[in-house]
Order: sequence, then structure tokens, then C-alpha cells
Amino acid sequence: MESGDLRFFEAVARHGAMTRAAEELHTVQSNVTARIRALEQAVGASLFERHSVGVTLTDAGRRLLPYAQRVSRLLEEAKRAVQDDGTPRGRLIIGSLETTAAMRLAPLLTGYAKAYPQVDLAIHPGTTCELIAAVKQGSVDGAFVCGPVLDPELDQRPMFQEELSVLASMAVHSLDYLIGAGNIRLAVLRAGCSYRQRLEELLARRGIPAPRLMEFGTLETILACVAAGLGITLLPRRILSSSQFSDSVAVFGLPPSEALVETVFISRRDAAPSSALTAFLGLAEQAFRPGMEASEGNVLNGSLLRQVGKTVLAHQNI
Amino acid sequence: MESGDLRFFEAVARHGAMTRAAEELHTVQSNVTARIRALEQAVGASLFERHSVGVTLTDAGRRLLPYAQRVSRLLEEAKRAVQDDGTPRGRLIIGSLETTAAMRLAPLLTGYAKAYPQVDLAIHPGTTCELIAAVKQGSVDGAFVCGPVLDPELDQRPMFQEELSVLASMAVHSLDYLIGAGNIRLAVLRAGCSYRQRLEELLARRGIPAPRLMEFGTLETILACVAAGLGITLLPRRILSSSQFSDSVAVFGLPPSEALVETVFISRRDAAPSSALTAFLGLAEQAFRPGMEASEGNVLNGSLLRQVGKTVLAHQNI
DNA sequence: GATGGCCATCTCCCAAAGTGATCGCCATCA
DNA sequence: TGATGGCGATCACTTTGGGAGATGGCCATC
Repeated sequence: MESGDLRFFEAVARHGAMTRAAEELHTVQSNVTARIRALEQAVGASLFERHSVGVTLTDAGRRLLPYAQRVSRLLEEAKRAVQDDGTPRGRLIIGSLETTAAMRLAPLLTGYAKAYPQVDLAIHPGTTCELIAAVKQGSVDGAFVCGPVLDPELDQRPMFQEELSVLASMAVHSLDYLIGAGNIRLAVLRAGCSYRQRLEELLARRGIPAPRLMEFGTLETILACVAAGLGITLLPRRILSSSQFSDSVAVFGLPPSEALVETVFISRRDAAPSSALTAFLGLAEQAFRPGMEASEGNVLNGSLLRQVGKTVLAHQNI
Repeated sequence: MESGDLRFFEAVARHGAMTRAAEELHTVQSNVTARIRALEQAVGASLFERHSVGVTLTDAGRRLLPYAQRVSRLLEEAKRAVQDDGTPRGRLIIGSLETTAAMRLAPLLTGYAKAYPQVDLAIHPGTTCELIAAVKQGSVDGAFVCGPVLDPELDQRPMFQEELSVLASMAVHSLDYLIGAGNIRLAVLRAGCSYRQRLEELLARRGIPAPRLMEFGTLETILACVAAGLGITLLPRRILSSSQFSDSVAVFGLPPSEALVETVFISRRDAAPSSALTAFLGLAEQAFRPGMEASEGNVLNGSLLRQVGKTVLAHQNI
């Protein structure tokens, strides 16, 4: 069995048809047929059921498919590993929650770009779910997401904690106010955003029925919308410090059990990290890990009741 | 880059010479030269330094080598996975500490052999170190060893606890006796045996200088030697219950912190377990895990001071 | 029954891989 | 210093596996 055969196999499995796989492989159908047959003979099992239109995997084929993918990934990685002589270069794609990117990454990224000019750095925004999938699939090298991430395929490093707060318009003086207010909505970045789920749970625990959603493309529009009284949202409190809206929205602090979320950096556990990624991790830990105990931690362990923005609320009120 | 090229590469790296690698690959030297050169061109780096006699890996080659090995292992595994239709068959090699094999495995193995007659079952004895290496290398499918095993490559499942005791001749009434006795030795199965190290540490903590070693091939000879007063040893107490020497050696109980060792079953984390291995694990957990809480656990948490064999000793004496 | 999509099979062909001989390099040794 | 032996590089050649293209059969659809 050769890696070339597995490439053919994988393409056929993906397309469900030899003819279309042949196109992708820049060859003709008869070759695909022949090589699949050769592969079947090599492993001693039939891999596809042939139909009048297309083919489908047999059980044996289904068992082989993940290996085909792993082999091709491994070869890719091998190539990179050979070329990677220890000095970071090439492309590094980092996934990040939108909020994390907005609040935290700027100094890290500029520092990295300066320190490793040979690396093309790209930030890929997404929700925790999307980014986990992207890391596992290999389309991003690593990502900042909401922890904890328990996936055994992924390596997880805690980076910092965020303190979430409910943001609402200044007219809202307690969340109970929301119970009657029918036209208030949840303003979220994406339907799949993990903060949305958290906010719904949080309201549910207080007997507030989940308002309807409103999706926005950027954080600024969410904040503008919240300030305008169109909706409420749940975001890291810190987001306000760099925002023009810091004085125009009400901030509802939350008890630590609800407020604190760990942001972790995830990367594939099986793939050896590129030098570019290792260097990134080094800078990130330098930037975030000491900061965690020194400043953030103290704030979080202190009073969560004090005023932020214009509103002071005791936990009991929320 | 193709898996075939990597096979060539790996063979050359292993032999340190193209000519000899060619023999192993059943081809001629010129082909090896050509394919290595093609591979070097494909990855864009030189992989070997050519000398007048033989070749040596470059840094890039050293980075590639582990991938070559992983790819070929992965292809092997893929083949097995395709052929493995869920009913255990084929060869299953289980590593085990000698003591574990003697005391624990018999019923499990007979049960397994009866339940899965299509599997050729083999037991491969060894020390914890040896077995860990064997599992990682793939020469055994899984192994019972002294836990905990922290290796990230390995999956570890606790199976049962053993209670270790120091065994000595009936003439020895306290371990302090050993301080003067110059000709007493440690009787161990192998130099690398983890019990040996434990015993030395244990004696050291009591101020007893480490006696010299005596190695034996079988447990029975160790026990005979201990009974004859030639040496002392550290073994699971349970070993005596199936031994003719149970009445002719003195047993020194130990406090739980020193006595208890967890026996775990380790297997490769990355390789998908064969059906034969999965079935084995199923039976093993059935056999050992319920037993752990029900009988063994109680005994261990109860008095460790009571008499076993003929000697009663308080912890303080040991 | 005509059509179209798809897979299997066959033949032809070629480039890639294998073969064997030769050359050059270098260490060793007489 | 010259002979020898081991080893890799290179070259000319042969072999063959894989790719191309044509054809036929099957089946669903219209």
C-alpha cells in the first residue's frame, strides 16, 4: 500500500464517484479504477460498492478512510518539518475569538511580527466551535478559544481569564426589567457564539425568558446597538475599556462562577508545532501568563460589585 | 513525497550506507542514490552528507526520520484496520510483569482464549521500562506494568493494586538485622526491575545500606533463595498464596504509602486498538476493576499489620 | 426506446523506475 | 607510493507500472 494509492482512494471516497475523482487528480477515470482495484487487492478487501451511478464506501473502506487522511496530513507535516530549520518562517494562521482579538492580541501580534519578520501572520476569527474544528482539521495552526477544551486531539494551554458582564442600555436598571420588555433582544456576533449560550443560561437561571436574537458582524455594532437600547449582550467587561461606548452602556457584574471564563490556546496534539507556532506560544505565554496572576487575577478576586461604566449592581439584583 | 521514498530513506538512514540499504530493499545501489536524490529535491533540502564511506543524516534528515517511521507504521496500521472487521482475530501480544503474569493473568488468559479462539495470544514478560519501550515501539500491543505511566504517547488504565512486602528468611526478625549482615543480597528478577529500585529506596529510608544484587530467572528461584536465607526481596504479597514457599519466608508488611503499587494496562494512544486488543481490555476490566473495590480494596485499607506467613511486624519496626 | 451518467476493460504508449557497468574518491595497508 | 577495497555518482540500457483514450455494459430517467 502506497501513499499515492491512498490519495486516489480518498478523492474517490470524497466525491463518491471515480470519474469526478479522476478530474481532481488530473487523470482519467480508467486509471482511477485501476488503482483502486490495485489498492483493494493490496489490502485484501473491497473498499467500494459500485453502483450504476457512483460508488459508496464499504465497511472496510470506511475503516480505511481516516488513515488515508492521516497519512496525507503526516506527509505534509513531514515536508514542513524538514524545511523548518528552527527559525520561524512561512505562514502562521492563528484563530481567535473576535473579542480576544479586539482586546488582547494587538500587542502580541505586533511584537511577534517585529520579532519574526519572516513569518506571514494571519488571524482567523471565529467561534469556539468553529475554531476547534479548524484546528483539528489543520486549517489554522492554533486558536484562542473559551476553555476548557477537553478534546483529546487538542493541546490546551490556559492563557488568561476574562470577566464577563451583561451589557445593556443605560435605561435598564436591573435585569428583571427585561421580563416585561418584549422588544429587547440578545445582540450577538454569531449564532454559534458561546457567549450567547452562556447569556441565555444566565437569564434562564434568573427566570428571564430568552429574548430573541440579533446578529451583528462586528463588536462595535453590537455595542452601538446595546447603547441604543435595542438589545443586551454578554461580553468581557474589558472590551469597554477600548471602546467609545464605555460611558454609554450599563454594566451588570456577575458572580465569579458565572463571570469568569478561561481563554485557552489550543493546538493539535499530534502534529509537531512549527517553529513559527512555538515562537508564538513563547511570546503569548510571556505576554499573558505573568499578567494573569499579577493584575487580572487580583481584580477578579476583588469586588465584582464595584461600578464599571455608570451602573452599580449587587449580584443579588442580577 | 511518497511513502515509497520514505521507505528508501529510512533504510539508508538505518544502515548509514546506500549500498547496504539497497540490499535490504532488494534493488541496486544506483536506484537508491537516484530515489534519495529525488526525495531531496521533493522536500527541497539535502538529507544526507555523503562521505567516501557511507552517508550520515543532515539536520534536515534527522528531522525527517521520525516521520518516515510514523508513516510506515501508519500504513501498517491502516492495513490491519481494513482487515479488522470487528471480530477479534490475528495475533495479540500482551506484555506483563513477571509477577503479574504469575499471580493475575491465568484466569483472564484462559477466559480470553476460550472466548476468542481465532486470536493467537502471546505473553511477553519484561520490566516496566522494557515494556513501556516495547509498547511504544509497537512490538507488543499492550502491557501490564507498574503505574503510574505518564508518557503522553501511552494510554494508561488502572487495573488493580498490589501490596508489596519485603520477603526474607524466617531467621530475619526485623529489617534492622540486615545492617550488620554483610552477605545478604537483594534477590531480583532482573537488574532493571522496578521493584528493585523500590526496595533500595525503602531500605535507604531506614538507614540500611543497599545490599548487593543477585539476579534470577524465575520467581520460584527467588523465593527459594529467600527462604534459604541467601537474600531478601520485595514482591507483591499475593505471590505467596500460590507458592509452596508461603510458610517458609518471613513477610514484612509495609505502610500503605510504600506498599501499594498500582498495576496499569498501557497501550499506544495514537494507534487505534485492534479488535483483539479491545476485547482483551474488555475482559481485563471485567476481571479486575470490579474486584478492586470489592475484595482487594478492603484488604488494603484494612490492617496491614496482621500476620501473613509467620511474622507479625509493626510498621515502626520496618 | 433514446439518452446520459458512470464504471469496467482493453490497447497503446511513455516516462519513471530499475539494472548493470564504470568512474572517481578516499581510507587503509603494504 | 602504489595497490586495494568500499562506497557513491553517473550513464546508457531495459523494464514496467501507470496514464491516455476508446469502447462496451449497466441502469435510471424521460
